[in-house]
Amino acid sequence: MHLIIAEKNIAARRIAEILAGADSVSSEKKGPKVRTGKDNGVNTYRFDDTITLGLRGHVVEIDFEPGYSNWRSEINTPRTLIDAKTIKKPTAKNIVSLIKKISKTATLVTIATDYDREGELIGKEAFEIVRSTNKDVPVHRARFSAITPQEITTAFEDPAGIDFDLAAAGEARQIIDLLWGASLTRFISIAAKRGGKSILSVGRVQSPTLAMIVDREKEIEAFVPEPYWMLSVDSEKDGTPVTARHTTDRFQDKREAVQAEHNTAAPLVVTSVKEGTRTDRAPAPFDTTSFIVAAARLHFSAANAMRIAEDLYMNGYVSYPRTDNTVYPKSLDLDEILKELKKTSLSKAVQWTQANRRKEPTHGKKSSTDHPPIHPAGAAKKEALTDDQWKIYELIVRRFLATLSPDARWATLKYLFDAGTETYTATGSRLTEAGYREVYTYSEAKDTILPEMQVGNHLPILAINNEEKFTTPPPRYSQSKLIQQMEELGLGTKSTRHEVIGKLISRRYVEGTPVRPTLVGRGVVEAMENHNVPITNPEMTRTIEQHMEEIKEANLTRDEVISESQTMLRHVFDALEANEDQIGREIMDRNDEERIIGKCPVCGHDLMIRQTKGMSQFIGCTGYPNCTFNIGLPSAMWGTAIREDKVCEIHNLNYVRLIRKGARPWEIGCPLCNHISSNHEALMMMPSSDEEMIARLHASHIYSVYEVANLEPERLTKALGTDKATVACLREEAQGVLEILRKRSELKKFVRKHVVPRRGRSPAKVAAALVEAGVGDMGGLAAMTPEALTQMHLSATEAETLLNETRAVHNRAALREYGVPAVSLKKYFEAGITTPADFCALHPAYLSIITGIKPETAWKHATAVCTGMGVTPPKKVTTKMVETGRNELLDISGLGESMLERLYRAGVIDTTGLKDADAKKLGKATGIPTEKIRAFQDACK
DNA sequence: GCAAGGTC
Repeated sequence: MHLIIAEKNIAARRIAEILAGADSVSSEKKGPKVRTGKDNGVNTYRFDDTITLGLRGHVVEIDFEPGYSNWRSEINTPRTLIDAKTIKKPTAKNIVSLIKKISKTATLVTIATDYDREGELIGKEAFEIVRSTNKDVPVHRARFSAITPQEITTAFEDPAGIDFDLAAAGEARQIIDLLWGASLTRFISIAAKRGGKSILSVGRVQSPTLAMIVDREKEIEAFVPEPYWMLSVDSEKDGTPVTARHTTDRFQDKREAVQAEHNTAAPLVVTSVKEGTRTDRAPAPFDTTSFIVAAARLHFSAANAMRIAEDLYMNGYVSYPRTDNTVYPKSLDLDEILKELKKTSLSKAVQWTQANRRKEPTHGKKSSTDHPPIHPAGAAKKEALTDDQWKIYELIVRRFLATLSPDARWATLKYLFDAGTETYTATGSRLTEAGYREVYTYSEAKDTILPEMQVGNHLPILAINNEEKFTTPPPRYSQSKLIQQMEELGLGTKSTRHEVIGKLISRRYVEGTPVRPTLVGRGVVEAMENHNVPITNPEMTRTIEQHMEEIKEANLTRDEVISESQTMLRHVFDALEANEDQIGREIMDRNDEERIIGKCPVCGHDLMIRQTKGMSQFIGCTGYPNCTFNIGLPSAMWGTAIREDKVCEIHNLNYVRLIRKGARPWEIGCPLCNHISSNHEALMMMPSSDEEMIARLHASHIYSVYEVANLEPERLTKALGTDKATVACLREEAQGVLEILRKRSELKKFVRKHVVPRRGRSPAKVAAALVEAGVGDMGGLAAMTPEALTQMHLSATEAETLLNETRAVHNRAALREYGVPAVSLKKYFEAGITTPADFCALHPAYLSIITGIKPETAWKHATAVCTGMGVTPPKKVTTKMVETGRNELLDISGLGESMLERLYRAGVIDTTGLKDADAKKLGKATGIPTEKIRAFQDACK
C-alpha cells in the first residue's frame, strides 16, 4: 500500500484524482476512479493500491514539558521557560492515529506537503509519525508548486527525500517564538498584575506590528502643520476653462508667494507645448497581500476578504488564496482557464481578453515555490454565491483577465505659460487605449482634457488664486496598509498577517479603523523599548530569517541557533527582573489613565471606570471613600466599559461604550446622561416625586433612587430645602421603589435564564412585555395563565415550561420566607411536596413519614406556612400520637404499610379518624375500595 | 492563561 500525505484535504483529493487519471491508459475512459472514504473521521482517497489523505496543516504543536503551567509558581518563574524542555503534542489526534495505523502496513510513503519551509516541517512531522510505527518503510518527498497534472506527475515520477535541514530551520523558529513569547508574556502580565482575559501578550510578530502603530501615532501627535502657499490662475480658451499652476509648486514663504502674485500679469502667453504618451501597465497577478489591498478598495476588511476567498477556494472557484507568488508557473494552462470562465456572466470581458490577449502574462517581483498566484479555478454562477462572495470572485476573475490584457495608454499634454515675470503650467491626459482597463474596472480612468493651443497664443487671466494650505500628518494605518508594511518588514506570513490585527484588538492594544493604539498598547511597547527588549524590533525577525537560512544550508545547527537565542533572552531577563516593579507601575498607570473619564462634579477628583470582581461595573470617584459619587453602568455581561474620545458637552465627561466579543459595541454615550435617563423612571415611581423635585436632586448630583434611600438625610434636606419629616417619608418611598425594582430585576434575570432567544423574540422583550402587563415579580408570573403568556411572544409549550419553572422557584422562595429551613425544604422537595398549598392540605403526619422529618417539626412547618398563607393551622401533632395511631391501624388485619401511607395522605392517622371518616369519600381519596374501608371501620369497632 | 504557524 502506497500512502500519500498532503498538507490539506483538498490537496489530497486533487492529487489523488490527477494520479489516478494519469495511471489510466486511455483518457477517454473518464469517471470516478478515485474512491472517497472516511476513516477515523479523516477523508481518504483510494485508487489502485494507493491511499491519499490530507493533514490539517500542523497536526502537532510544541509546548513546554509538564510542570510549567502555573504562571505564578515560585520555582518555575517566567525566566525558567528560557531553558524549559519542549515537547510535541498532537493537535489533530484522529489524523495522527490514522497515519500510525496505515503506516504499519504501508510499503511506500510519499510526503506531498506544500513546497515551502513550513510545508517541509509539516512533512517532517508526518514523517516522524510514520516512523513511530514503521522503522523501515521508504519515505519519499514530492515537491510541486501547483497542483496541475503536469507538476504532480513529474513530482511523483521523480521524488526526492525530506530536507531535514529546512525542517530544522522551521523548528528553530517555532521554539524561539515560544520561548520568547511565553516567557515575556508571563513576565509582563505578572508585572502589571494582569491575568485571565486581560493578559498582556508579547510576540515576535505582534509586538513589532504594535510598535509600528504606536510609532505612527507618536508621529501624528508630534506633527506641527507647516503653512505653504499655492498659486494658480484661472483662464479660458475659446470658452473652455483652463487652470494653470505656478511652476513653483509650493511656496514655503508667504512673502515670496505674494511677490509672485504681484508679478503675475495678463496675458498668459503659451511658451511651450509638449505632447507625449504614458504607458499604464496592466497589474501583476494577485498574491495574498495585493489581493487584500484590492479587496480593501471594495470595502472588505482583511480578515473578511480572506474568509470569503477561503470559502471560494473550498468550493473550487478560485485557487489557494494564501500565496506569496506573483508569477504564474509555466504549468498553469491560462487559456484553458479563460475558456472555462466563458461560462460565467463575465463572458463578455473574457471574450475581450481572448481577442486582445497579451503574449506573456504580466508578472510581479516575487516568484516562490509554494502556490501559484491567486486565480480563478472554476466558473461560478452568480446565483450560487452570496453578494460578497460574488464581488470577491469577480475581483479575482477581473484581475486574472487584466494580467492577460494589454497595457493601457494615455496621451499626455503639457503647456508652459508666461504671465508677467512668472511661469505657469497646465497638464492634461487622455486615455487612448483602455487596454486592461476594459476588464479591470475598479478605478476610473479620468481624462483631464485641455483645449488645443499653440506657442504664442494669448489667454486672458480671469483670476489669480493664492491659497494658504497646511501640511498634514501621515495618516493612521489602514488594515491593508498595515499588512503591506508588515510584508515589507518580513513580519508574519501570507497566512497570518491578517490575523495579527485581530489579535492586537482582542488584547485591547489597538482600536478603531484606521487603527490607533490604546494607552496600554503604548505602555507595553514603551516598556519593551525602555528596557531593551529587542522583540518590538523587526530586526529580530530578520536575524531569525538569516539563521534559518544558515540552518537550511547546514552551516549552523538548530540547537546552536536556539542556544544563542536563549543566551540573549537571559540577558533580557536580567534587565527586566531588575526593573519589574517600575515596568508594572508604568503599565498600570497607563491603564488607569485610560479609565479616567473626567472630573467628579461633587468633589473635583478624577472619575474612573471600575469593575468589581463580579459582573458589575460603574464609574466611581477616585476621592472615594471621602466622596461617594458614582454613576451606574449596565452589567459587564453586556460588555466591558471602555472610554471613548468624544466628550459630553453638558457634563464634560468622556463617552463610554461596552465591548463584547462577537457582539456589536453598545454605545452608552455620556455615562451621566445615560445614568440620568435610566434612573428617571425609577425616581418618578416614588409617589411624592415630581419633575421639580428631581431637578433639585440633580442639581445636588443625586440621580438615583438608591441614593435617595441611602444618603444621609441631612444631604437630602439640604438638596430639597424641606424638613426632616418629608425627607424621612421620601426615604421610605425610595426603599419601597428599590424593593419593587429588586423584584423586577429578579424576574428579568429569571426570564433571561429560561427563555431561549430567537429572532424577534429576545428574553428582554418578553420581560418588558411582562412588566408592561403589570407583572413585576416572580409571584405575579407564577400566578399567570399559560394563555396570557402566549400573548408575549411565547409558544404554548414554552409558556408551560416557563410557568412550571417559575412556580418551582417561586414556591421555594415563598416557603423559605414562611420559615421552612433550607435543609428541610430539600427533603420536602425530594418527596414531591413543593407548594405552600401542599403544606396546608396535607396532614403533618403524612409530611413527616414521607420525609423522615419528626412529626413535631413537620407540624411546626405546616403551621408556619398556613399562618403565612392565612389558612387555619393544623392541630398539634406529636411523635407519640403518630406512633400510637400507627400501631392501632396496623393492628387491623389486612391493613399494611402501603395502605397506611395512603390513609395518612388523606389525613387519617389513627382509628378514631378512620371510624369518623366517610367511607365513600375516603375511598375516593385513597383509592382503596369502599367495602374494604368499611371492613376496616368495622374492625375498629 | 502564553507565540507563530499551518488549516477549517
